[in-house]
Amino acid sequence: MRTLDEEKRERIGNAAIRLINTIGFADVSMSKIAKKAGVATSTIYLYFDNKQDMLNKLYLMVRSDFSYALRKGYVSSLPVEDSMRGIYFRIIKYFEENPHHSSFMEQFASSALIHGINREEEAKYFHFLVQLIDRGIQGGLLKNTSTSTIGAFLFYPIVHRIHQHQVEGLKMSRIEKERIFTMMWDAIKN
Amino acid sequence: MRTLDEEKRERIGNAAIRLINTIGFADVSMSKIAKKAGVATSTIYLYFDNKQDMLNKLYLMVRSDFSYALRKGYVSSLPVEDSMRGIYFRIIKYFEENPHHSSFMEQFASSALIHGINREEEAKYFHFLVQLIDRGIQGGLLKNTSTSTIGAFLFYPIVHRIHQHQVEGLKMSRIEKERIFTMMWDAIKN
Amino acid sequence: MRTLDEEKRERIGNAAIRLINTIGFADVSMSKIAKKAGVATSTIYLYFDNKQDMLNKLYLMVRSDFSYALRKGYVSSLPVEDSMRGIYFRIIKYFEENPHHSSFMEQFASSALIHGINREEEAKYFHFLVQLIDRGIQGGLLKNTSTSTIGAFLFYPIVHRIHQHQVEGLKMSRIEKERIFTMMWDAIKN
Amino acid sequence: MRTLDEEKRERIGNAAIRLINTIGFADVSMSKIAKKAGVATSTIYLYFDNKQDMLNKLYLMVRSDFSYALRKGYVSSLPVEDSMRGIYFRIIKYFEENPHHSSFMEQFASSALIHGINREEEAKYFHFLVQLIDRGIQGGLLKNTSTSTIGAFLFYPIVHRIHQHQVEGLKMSRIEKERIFTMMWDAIKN
DNA sequence: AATGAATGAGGCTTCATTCAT
DNA sequence: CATGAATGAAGCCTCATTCAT
Repeated sequence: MRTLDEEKRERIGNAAIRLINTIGFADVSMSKIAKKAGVATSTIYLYFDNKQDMLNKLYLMVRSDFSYALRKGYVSSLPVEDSMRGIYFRIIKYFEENPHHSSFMEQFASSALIHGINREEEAKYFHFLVQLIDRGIQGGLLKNTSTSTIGAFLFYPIVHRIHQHQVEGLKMSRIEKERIFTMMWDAIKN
Repeated sequence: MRTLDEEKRERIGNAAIRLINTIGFADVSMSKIAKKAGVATSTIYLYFDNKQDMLNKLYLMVRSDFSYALRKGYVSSLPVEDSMRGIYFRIIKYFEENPHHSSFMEQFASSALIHGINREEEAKYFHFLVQLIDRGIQGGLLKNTSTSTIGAFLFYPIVHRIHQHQVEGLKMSRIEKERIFTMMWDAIKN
Repeated sequence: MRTLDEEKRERIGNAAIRLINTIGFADVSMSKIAKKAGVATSTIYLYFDNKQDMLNKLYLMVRSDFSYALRKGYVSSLPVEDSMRGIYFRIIKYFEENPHHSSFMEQFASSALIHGINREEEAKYFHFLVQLIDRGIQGGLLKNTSTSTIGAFLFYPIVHRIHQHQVEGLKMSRIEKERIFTMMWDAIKN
Repeated sequence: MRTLDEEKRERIGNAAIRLINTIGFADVSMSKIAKKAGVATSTIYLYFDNKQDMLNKLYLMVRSDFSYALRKGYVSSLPVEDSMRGIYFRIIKYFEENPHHSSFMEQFASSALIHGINREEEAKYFHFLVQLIDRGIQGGLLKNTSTSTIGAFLFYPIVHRIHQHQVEGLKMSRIEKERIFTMMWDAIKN
C-alpha cells in the first residue's frame, strides 16, 4: 500500500512538472495533469491539499533533490577549490540529466508563486554550500564579498548557458564547461 | 470620433506589467488589467489583438526600452573596458529605476510564453553589445570564448543580486557594485 | 445627397444579406456587416434603428422585390393557366438571378425572427396571386381547396429543387423545369 | 462516482430544441439552455463537446428519429401507392406529435449551420424511401423524373401546410389531409 | 452625414474543487 | 483509495449600441 501511494504521488508530480515546462504555468490545469498522470482529477486531491499546495511541494521536492545531488560526494576536508569544482560539475550534470527539473525551478523561482514558500526551509538545503564559501573567504582564497555574490557567479552564468544550449537542442562541450569554470574561478578567487 | 490614445495604450501596458510582477503571470486576467488601468475590459481589445499579442508586444517594448537605455551614451571609439563599464552601470541604473520592467522581463523570458516572439528582432536590439564583445575578443583583451558566455557573466550575476536586494527591500552599495564589476571583469578579461 | 443616401443604404443591406447567407444568422454582427459594406459600424445606425429593425426591413424589402418580380407582366385578362405558367417561370427566374435573396428569405422565414413582422403587409404583396387562384377555383379550373394549398404546390417543390441545384452548383435544365410545371399543374388542376 | 446520465442528456437536448423554436437559433445561448434544463452551464460540456457539436448531434438525432418514424410499418412487398400513402400519413403524424422537432429540423436545415454535418450519414436514413420511389418509377406507376423531385412533392407542400396550421394554432382536418394527398398523388403519378 | 473609440452585457468554454458512488 | 459527474466562478473575447468629434 505504501509503495503504491508514493509511486502515484510521484507520477502526478512528474506529470505536473513536465506539463509546466511544455505549456507553461498559466496553461496548466488540474485536469490536464490528471490526464497526463493517468489518474482521475479528484485523485490528485488525495495527495495534495490543493493546486497551490501541490506546486509548493513540488518546488521544495525538486530543490531538495537538486541540493542533494550537489552535496553528493562532497567532503568537507577537501581543499576549497576542489570542492567548488566538484559542485560546479555536479550542477552541470544535474541540469543535463534533469532538464525538466531545471526548467521548472527557473519558472517557479521567477514566477510570483514563491510567495508562501518557506524560504528558510529552502536555505537549509544549501547550507553546506554557504559553509564552504565562508571557509574559502575566511582562508583568504576567495574574494571578500557576500556568500550570495559568490553563489551568483557559481550558478547563474553556467546555468544560463546550459539552458541556452538545451533550448537550441545542443550539447555543451567539455572544453566550454572547463572554460566557464575558469572564468567563474577567476571571478571569485582572490 | 475620438482618436486612439497612446497615453491609454501605455496605461494598459503599465497596468499589465505591474500586475504580472505583483500576482504573477498565471493569475493575471484581462479584467484585472482593465480594472487597474481604469478602462473597460473590452477597451483593451482596441489596443491589442488579444492577450498573447499584448504580452508579446509589451515584452518587445520593454526589451527595446532596456536596450536603448544600455546603448545610450555608448561610443564605439572608447576603449573596450570603459564601454563595458558604462554598460554594466547602465544595467544597474535601469534595473534600479525600472524594477517592474526588469522583473517582467525575467518572468516573461523564463515562462513558456516566449513562443511566437521574433527572436531575431530581439537579437537586433543588442547587436551593438555583440559587436563590442567581439572587438574585445579580437583585440585579445577578453578571453577567447563565445559572445553569449561573456554576456552571461556581464548580465546574470549582477542582475540576480539586484533582484535579491529589491525583493528584500534593500539598496546595493556603491562598493558592492564596484566589487561585482571587478569580479565580472576578472572573469572575462584575458 | 438623396442618391448617395440610398446607395449606401443598399450597400449595407446587400452586405448583410450576403453575410447571412455565407456565415449564417447567428454569426452575423453589425461590425462584420459594416466592414463588408465599407462603412463605419455606427453609420449603420443612421440608416436603421437597430439590428432587429434592419433585418425586418431587409426582409420586407426582399419580399416586396420578389413579389414585384412575380407580378411583372401579369395581365389579369389572360387565361388562368397561362398566368400561372408565367408566375411559375418568373419564380424560377428570380431565384436564379437572386440566389442571395432566395436563401435569405428562406433563412429568415424559418427563423424565429419573423416575429414582429407585419404579416398583413406581407400578404398585401401577394394579393394578386390570391386573386388569380381564386379565379381559377371559382371557374372550376383548379381543385376546390384553399388558396394556401394551391400556393404551397406552386411554390415549394420548385423552390426546393432550385435550392438543391444551387447548393450543388448545378443548373436546372429547361426540361426539368417543364416537367415540374406539369407535375404542379397536375396537382392543382381539376 | 456517479455515472453519466442519459436522462439528463435528453433533458438538455430537449431544452435546446424547445428554446431554438421559441426564440430562434441566433438567440439561443448555452446558459439559457442550461437554465431551462435545470443544470449548470458547465454540465452541458460533460455531455457535448461544444455548442456546434451539440447542435449537430441533436440534428442527427432528430433526423434519425424522424426517419425511423416514417419507416415504421413500412413493408416493401406492399403496392407502391399504399406505401406512399402510409409514409405520407406518417409524416403528418410525426409532425403533429413532434412540433418542436419539425420546426427544429426546418430551422437547422435552412440555417448555415449544416456545415460539418455528414450528409451521407443523413442520406442513409432515407434510403428506404429512395428505393420505394425508384420502384414506382421503374414500374411505370410514377412519372419518370428524379427521386428528389418526387420527394419534393411528397414532402414540402404538406409539411408547409402543417406548419402553417401549427403557427396559427389550428388543426388540419382529415378531409384536407386527404385532399392534399390526392393532389400530391396527381402530381407524381403517371 | 460619418467616423471610430468606448463600454457593459453577455457569449462560449475551462477551471479548481466537491460530491456521491 | 479511487473515480468521474457536477458546479459556480472566472477566463477570454465579441456584441450591439452610444458617445464625442
